[in-house]
Amino acid sequence: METPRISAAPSVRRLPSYLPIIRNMRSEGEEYISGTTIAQELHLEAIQVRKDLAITGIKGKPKKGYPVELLINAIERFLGWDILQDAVIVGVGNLGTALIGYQEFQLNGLNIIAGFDNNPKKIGSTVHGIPVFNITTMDINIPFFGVNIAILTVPTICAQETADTLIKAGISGIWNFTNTKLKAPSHVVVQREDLSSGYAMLCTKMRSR
Amino acid sequence: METPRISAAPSVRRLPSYLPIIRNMRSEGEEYISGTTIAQELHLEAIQVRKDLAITGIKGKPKKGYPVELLINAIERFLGWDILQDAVIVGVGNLGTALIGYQEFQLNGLNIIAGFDNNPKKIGSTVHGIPVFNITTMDINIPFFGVNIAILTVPTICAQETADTLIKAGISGIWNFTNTKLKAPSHVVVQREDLSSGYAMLCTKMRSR
DNA sequence: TAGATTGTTAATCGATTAACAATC
DNA sequence: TAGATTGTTAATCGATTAACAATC
Repeated sequence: METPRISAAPSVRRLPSYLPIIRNMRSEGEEYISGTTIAQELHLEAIQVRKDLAITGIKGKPKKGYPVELLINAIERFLGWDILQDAVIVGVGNLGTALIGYQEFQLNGLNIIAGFDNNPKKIGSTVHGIPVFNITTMDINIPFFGVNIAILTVPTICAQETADTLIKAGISGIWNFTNTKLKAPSHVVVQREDLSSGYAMLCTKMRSR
Repeated sequence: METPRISAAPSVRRLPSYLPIIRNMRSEGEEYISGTTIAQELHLEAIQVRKDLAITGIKGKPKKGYPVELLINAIERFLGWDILQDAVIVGVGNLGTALIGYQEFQLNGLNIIAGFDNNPKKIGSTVHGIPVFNITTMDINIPFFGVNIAILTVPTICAQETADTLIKAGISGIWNFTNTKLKAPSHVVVQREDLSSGYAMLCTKMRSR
């Protein structure tokens, strides 16, 4: 197998949607799953599924398909979901609270260990069993926890300021749920989650019917 | 201007991120904004911004840029955000509650008027000022409200079943926050919002540093 | 006027799709 | 064996980027 190039974004984005289907197949005791089967389930082309799976390094068997157990491992390893990653949530408002309570993240190897907020009522409490700390303690607590992923769910106004603090505290990956384009040094990865772009897609698709 | 073809998805997805910048320009009293300015703000190429704006039908002035007021109108009209759209939230759990409380939606012309849930403790209460109804009343209440957008935030297990009920009740657009590929007739638009694909991007980008 | 910026047309790039030999 | 499925190589498609004339 040739070493996969800088991974194609569309493929990386599709891979997570394959996992539940394959896991489901495993729980039914199947040993193999074909690209065709996955494609049908998601209304994709089989060739696209095969190409996507190829970047994980998995090898299928003609006629049978891909070995379920190895395929799950390959996808998880490729995405870095085989090792549980600790993360903190910064901003324990509506969205932050929702994300803390989002069960599925555990399946993606994402483990939220703490929240930070500036609301005195929240500081010292727990949300879905996760402790909430004063946001002013991030500079000390983040290095202490040894965490390097932060989920940013603060109000837009303080997004950049908070990100700066996170980066100084040693965070190297920010999952940004604010609608702010964050400025960050090149060693820090910022992934922006933009709800309005999804809604824009819905609206334009609805109009073209 | 030639009629824009079936709108290019990447452009549609980027357009919403231009709006806050342009609105900001307006609030500063500027009359024109150049594609260059927007591009710098978002770390994009100016030519890409110009191409994206072109699909809205806006015309710019060489040397000056685009007229701020008309540009905002053009983008909003193109996305269908100039007219307030009513929507309901189905599943008032953590995520549903968070989305009801998400202020920004008003700026996108999205107006959440009601929630539905099966939890007796929630039925009859209000969440962020929005009334929550029994999920079994959707078949009656949705036609009554005359709403045709539903935001689906129920647990994965009942996603398809709930979607079927929504469609029967006359919903024509579903913003699907469950990680289920919904089966729907062709006149219904389903837009899936997949958090795990964003997290996959973050993880693979972090590893490649 | 000079020069920044637009909008158009062409070139490049990357992703998707097609074709098909290999194989279990 | 026959045929379903993989993986590779090539073709197509669409999006991004480049080049540049038009223009205010």
